[in-house]
Amino acid sequence: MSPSPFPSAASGDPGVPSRRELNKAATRQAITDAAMDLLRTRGPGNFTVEDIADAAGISRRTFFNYFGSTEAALASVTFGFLDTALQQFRLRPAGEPILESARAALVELADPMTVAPVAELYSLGQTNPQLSRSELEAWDHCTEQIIDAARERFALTAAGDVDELYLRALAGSVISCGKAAMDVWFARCGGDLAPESLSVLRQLLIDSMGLLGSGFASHSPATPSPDRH
Amino acid sequence: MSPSPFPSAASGDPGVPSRRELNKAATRQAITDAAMDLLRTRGPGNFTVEDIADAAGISRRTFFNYFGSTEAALASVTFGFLDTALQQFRLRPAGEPILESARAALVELADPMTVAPVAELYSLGQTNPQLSRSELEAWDHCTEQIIDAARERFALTAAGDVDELYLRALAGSVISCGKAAMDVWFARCGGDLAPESLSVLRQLLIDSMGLLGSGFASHSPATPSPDRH
DNA sequence: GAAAATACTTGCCCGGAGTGCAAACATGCA
DNA sequence: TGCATGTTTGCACTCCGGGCAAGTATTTTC
Repeated sequence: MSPSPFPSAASGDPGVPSRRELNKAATRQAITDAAMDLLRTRGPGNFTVEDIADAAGISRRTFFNYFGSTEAALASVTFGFLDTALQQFRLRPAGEPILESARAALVELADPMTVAPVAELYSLGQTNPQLSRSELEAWDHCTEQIIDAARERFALTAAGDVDELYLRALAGSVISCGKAAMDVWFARCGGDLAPESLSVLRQLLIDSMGLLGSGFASHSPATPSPDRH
Repeated sequence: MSPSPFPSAASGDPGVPSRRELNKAATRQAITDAAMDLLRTRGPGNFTVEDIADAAGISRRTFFNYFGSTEAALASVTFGFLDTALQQFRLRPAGEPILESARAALVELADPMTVAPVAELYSLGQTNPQLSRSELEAWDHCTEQIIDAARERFALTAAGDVDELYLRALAGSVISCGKAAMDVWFARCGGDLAPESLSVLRQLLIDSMGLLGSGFASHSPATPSPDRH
């Protein structure tokens, strides 16, 4: 493992990242890196937890101290991705229309650094049931968090109780539309990370929010969104 | 197992349900029944595949000929439920606004016979990660099928290519709203199957479709839908 | 700075999941 | 009746996931 031999507390991090915390973070990262690497080289389903542990330089048992399964290790990538979106959402002003906040948060995702690992996972997961199952879980988890975030926001501006149906239906729909946009993007661009491809993704995300905001008004959906490139 | 000793081809079924087919269907049913029963009596996670096999009167190995896991066996219940909705959707006239079709299909679900097994699963699944994960899969599978159904429908009325983003975003949102309605219903009524409770569910489903159709227009969601009962 | 308290890693071991295989058994068809 | 085809079952094997206790690293206390 060889954790970096710095004396602790170098950068301007608040909260004193102790040696233990640094080690844990490093191990965690080593695991997901090893897992992603094996995924790339051997393909989904063709390696075991022991393989990951060996590649990460830890024991099989230790792997399970960090993640409950191979999929969980890989899903942490998607989790990070969706948490990014969530943070963006929380940063939006409370007065803003909520769909506009969602649109802004989603568009932030169409960034090379952010989307790259997920694009990889996504394309590999397309062919693999085990994998896509845990992807689903990550999206669902994100939905729950959006519900919480939206509930908090509304609690600020509204007096009485918040309508749970509104919250849950809205959050679920936003996530579904985000997912739809990514699905179409993959079908169209195959996870390509070139600028033109990312701009397609961005536009798809915007379009999907537009559809949602208009109540899917267009009854003749035979007009594909213009592929600018 | 003791399959029923009828000579085959009794009822007015088309397609000649052979003895083999009948046996398989019976075994399948016996498995899900046994699984649901164990779920009720022992709670989620407190029984093994072997337990189910014993209760169903088959070998452990045979269980795996039918389902890949305990969760898959239980999920087949949810699958049946969602397939009902899908059939309803396919029966709607092609000219009808698609959200109206979705609304009609979902409302059909608020029927005691249909919703009972799912209500049970749902409430048990609330506390169980393993279970809710496979529920997610079932909903997702249904989304895919709605996409197909909607694509077919649009292919009839529209000339050119169908907008995949529209399809996927719409189908995903409809399912999300249906899920949201069920979540709220469970939170409110705890899966109660009494007529008043079901009418609440029906209204929630209608309301959620209304929200979707209006683009979640109301920016002050502090107005809970009226609980008529 | 040494010793005690605490956190993390590891090996050992166990029960359960899931699957390939081949023998036994049931059903369908001629 | 007898052969072809499909289904069930036991067996053996790998992998998962986690409890436990001994060993190692880090932090705290004096």
